[in-house]
Amino acid sequence: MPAPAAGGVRLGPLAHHVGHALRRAQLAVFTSFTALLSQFDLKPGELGVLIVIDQNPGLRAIDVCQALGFQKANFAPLVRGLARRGLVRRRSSTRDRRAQILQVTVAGKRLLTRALRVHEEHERLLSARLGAAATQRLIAQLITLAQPD
Amino acid sequence: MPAPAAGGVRLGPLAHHVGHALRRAQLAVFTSFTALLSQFDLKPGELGVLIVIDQNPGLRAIDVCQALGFQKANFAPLVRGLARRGLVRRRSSTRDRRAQILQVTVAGKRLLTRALRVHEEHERLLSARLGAAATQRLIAQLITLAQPD
DNA sequence: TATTGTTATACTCTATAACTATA
DNA sequence: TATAGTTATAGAGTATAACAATA
Repeated sequence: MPAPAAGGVRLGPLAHHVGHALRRAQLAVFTSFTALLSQFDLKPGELGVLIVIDQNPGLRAIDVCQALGFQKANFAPLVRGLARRGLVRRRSSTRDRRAQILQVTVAGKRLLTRALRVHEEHERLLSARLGAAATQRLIAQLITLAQPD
Repeated sequence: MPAPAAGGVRLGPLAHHVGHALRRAQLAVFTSFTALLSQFDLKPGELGVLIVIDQNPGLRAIDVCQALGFQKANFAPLVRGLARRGLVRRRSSTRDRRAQILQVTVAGKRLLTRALRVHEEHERLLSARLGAAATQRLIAQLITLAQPD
């Protein structure tokens, strides 16, 4: 069986490999999603952080990092930006004064509501291309691959 | 139905979204693959370029870019590095002296053979976690998502 | 005028290490 | 000693614009 071609170019073993397909899909999906989110001056990572804090009010910064797979070093400037824009509030925990307790502000919730509408619509478009059931299977498979080893 | 939790943290809508799952899977797969490839002093993108040139001897640089989704500006330093290491040969096309004809050298083929063995083994491990048939379906879905709009 | 390849440059995402203040 | 958060920094990956040589 000859290797499938892309625009006349043979990809050889690359054509059957998960890693390559993942890269191409991730780039395409994030490019369109980032463009959509730019109307709110939000990046995908920032929206993710807003969602998780909103779903878990009073969560510590390090827990948000762990849930989203962020390094804490990269989380600090991100959440500082959100705080500066008045979208999240940070305060020290009274029980452990090292920890930062995070909350989405009223303004943050307002922006989040609007951004989530766009997010959902984007996901609907993706899902429509694969079918609802296949999309759910895809997500489950991706989560499996995301597990360490 | 409550939103699924990850380590006690509710991800809310993120849990059902393709974009987030793609990001997590891509990061995990590329991290382990990059580590494996480092024994050959190759990055995933460099291996991809070697594979495509090997599969299509005499291809022009711009065709490799298009096949792999590279910007030509980013391709230039990558292929220059491969040429400097004696893994690929570049020569001007006699028909169109603007174009660069690319070929994998003997040393390049030798390295490619070794790297492909590791590549295949990595893919086998991924595939084993999902099952062969499911993996093929996954790749097909990812290619669908990678299409523009 | 358009195309191939190069250079310069910038932005995002991710990573490590060293620091602080607490515990 | 260990942990939560910060800062500084570096490395990939990707993007645009301007340019030279050629078509």
